[in-house]
Order: sequence, then C-alpha cells, then structure tokens
Amino acid sequence: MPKLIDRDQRQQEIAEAVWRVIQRDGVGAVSVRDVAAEAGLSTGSLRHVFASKTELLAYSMRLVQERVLARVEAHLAVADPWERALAILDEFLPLDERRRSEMEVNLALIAEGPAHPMLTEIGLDAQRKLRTGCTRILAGLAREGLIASTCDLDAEAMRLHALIDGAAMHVLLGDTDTPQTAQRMIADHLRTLA
Amino acid sequence: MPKLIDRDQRQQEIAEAVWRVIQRDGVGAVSVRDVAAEAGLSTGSLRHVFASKTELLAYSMRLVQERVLARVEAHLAVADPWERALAILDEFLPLDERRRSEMEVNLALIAEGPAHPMLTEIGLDAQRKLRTGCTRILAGLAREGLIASTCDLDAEAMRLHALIDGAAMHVLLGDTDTPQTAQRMIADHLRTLA
DNA sequence: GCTATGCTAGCACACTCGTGCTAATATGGA
DNA sequence: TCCATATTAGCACGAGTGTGCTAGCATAGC
Repeated sequence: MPKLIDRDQRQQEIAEAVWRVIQRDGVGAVSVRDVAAEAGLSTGSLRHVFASKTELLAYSMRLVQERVLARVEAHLAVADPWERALAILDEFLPLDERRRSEMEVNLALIAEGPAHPMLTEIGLDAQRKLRTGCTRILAGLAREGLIASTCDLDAEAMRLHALIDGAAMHVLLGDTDTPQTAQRMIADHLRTLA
Repeated sequence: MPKLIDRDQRQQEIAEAVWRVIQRDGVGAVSVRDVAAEAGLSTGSLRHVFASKTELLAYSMRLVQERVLARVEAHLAVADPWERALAILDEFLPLDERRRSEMEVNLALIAEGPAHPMLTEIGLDAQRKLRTGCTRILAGLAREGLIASTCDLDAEAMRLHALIDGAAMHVLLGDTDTPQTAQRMIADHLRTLA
C-alpha cells in the first residue's frame, strides 16, 4: 500500500482554507483553484478528497456547525443554570474572532443556497437545532424557577431565537452594535422573563 | 434629437429583472447577460443605462429600500398609534410575495458585499435607518402612554430591531416559522412593553 | 527489490463572465 | 427633407470557472 493520508484531517484543513477565502474575498470568490492554493494543494489533490464544489462547500458548512456544537456541549457541564444558559447562547454571538468568522461563513453559505440547494438543507438543520436548543434552555430555566413558569415556552423560544440571530447579524454587518451590547441585550432579555 | 427613453423607468425595469433573477437562481447567478435577457434587452442597451455590474446591483438594492420606505411613509397617516406602529413594522416582515421577494433580494445583496463593497454601504445605511425607525416608533408609543415610559428606549429599539430582522430571516429561510407567527410575535413583544 | 496503488500534479475542454468597442438604427428638431 | 445623436445590437477579448482525465510519484506490503 502506498502513502495514506488522514482523510478527516485533510478535509478539515481544506474546509478551513474555504473559511479563509470566504472571509477574505467573499463567498462569490470561492473557486476550487483558490481554495486548493490556500490549502497548499493542487486542484487534483483537492478533488481527490472533495469530488465536487458542492461537496466542498457542504462539508465546510457542516464543520462550522460541528465546532459550535462541540463547544456548546462543553458548556453543559457548567453547574449554575443561569451561567450555563448564557454560556451556551454566547456561542451564537460573534464575541471573538473565531465565532465571528464562523458566523460570517455560515451566513455566506446560506446565501449561496440557491446555487447549491444542499447548503439550504444544512442551514435549515442548524436553524432547527438552535430552535430546540432555545426551547430546552428556557425549559431548564423554568424548571429551576429562574424564569416565570407561566410563559409560553414555544413562543418564548421563537422570540429568543429571533433575538439571537438578529443581534448576531447586526453585529456582523453593522457598526451600530458591538458584541458586548448584543451579549448584554440577550442577558437582559432573559432577565425580563423572570 | 433621436428617440429618448424614460431613464428612470428603464432603470426600474432592469432592477426588477435583477430581482427576478436573484429570486429564481440566486445572487451568484446574476450576470449582466442574464439580467439583460430577463429585461428583454441586449447587454449593450443595458450597459447604456448601467455602466458596470456594481452600478446595476447598487441601484437594484437601493430601489428595494426606496419602495419599502415609500410604503412606510404611507402608514404614517394611520391615526391609531398602535395600529400605525404595527403597520410600519409589518413592512419589514415577509408577509406577502412582494415583501418576501424584497427581503430575499436585500439579504442576497448584503451577502454579496465583499465582492461589491458599495452594497455593504447601502445595506448599512438601511440598517441604521431601521434602527432609528424602531427608536421613533417606541418613543411614539411611550409618548401616548401605550408602553412603559420607564424603559430604556435605545436598548428596547435594539431589541425590537434584532427581533424584526431575526424573525424575518427565519421566515425566509426556514420552515419552522410562518409570516403569521412572526407577525404575532412582534405584536406580543410590543404588548410586553406596556 | 518489486509491485500495486493511494496520492499528486496539472493540462484540456467547454463554458460563462464583465467590459470595450463598433456599426446600424430610428427619431426629434431645423 | 435631412442631419445629429440617443439608442440598440452584438461581436471580441482576456480571464476565470468546474470538472474530466492522464501521467507520474512515492510508499506499504510482499
């Protein structure tokens, strides 16, 4: 047998090259050639791992979500329910460079949906997961008596979900909101549910 | 003098062709050739009106915002303050096909920002206007005593703004929320400020 | 050492892109 | 009527696209 590469690691390296290209030049500038060059490979080698551009983009988008999910699961160990809730929600705000780039990539790839329908599917999956995540967070807080148990959990999850994504988008795009004000807004919002 | 066209009308017709292409094939598929064909023109004629693709996209984005702004201003005549507030906010939710397509176009063009920096500028301008709009709406309601006058207007405007854009995005992308549930959520949110 | 094979490099093809440019057309004013 | 010119049509160019394909390389197992 000839040389064997670590396929998973290679895929992740290429996906990270995709992220860099998206951040630097925008998703419209992502080409197989550029991504290969960014990853230090030839297009032939890249295509040995990702047969098509759609596969490449789909994997890149899924990897973002996997990384976020891993960090969220790490926060499940936080003891204090209130701190735990805020720590999890913070993973969906662009509070540092890593989270910011993850969100830029995610938004850019969602916008590319019409050209690669699989991306829409992946984005939708993430959207549904975040919604049920919001529901669970609120249910947990209600169980601990930290928010009013009378409120409509589904409606409040929808509101929290819209608030998170809207705030994240405004921080990404604009100059009016900062990561800190968004973070404070989310915390204040939860407090109003008490 | 030879034949004179109505430049404004021609520009609007072309911009509407851009919208249709974006809706049908995504913003990545927008090419000068396709837009010209969609508008029933040759590329030469189109370039007589829009010298570059950037100009074409910028005008198309601005026209969306102008149309929305015109409808918002029409709602200023609504007598009842509460009804007026809801009517204005409804213009930023994809409640019908027209508003839905306007928002799809707006979101798609924002995502194209890195390739055409002017689009980012235009999107930012709209974002700032909507923010001050939210502030004014809340100030108006507070003046009428319809919401608590104790609340921090700027913070509440930020929250309302995030809520609107987040809800709109979720309706556009997903299958979990409908235009109606988003509309109800916004109204319920305002009621909690009372 | 030899060979089978996973891997790499990169050319080729058919296409599309934005834009510069020219020639033809048609019409309002003199 | 005739001309100046706004408008139209569309070709041409160079660049860039995704993907198919082949030839070579380097190495693990025998």
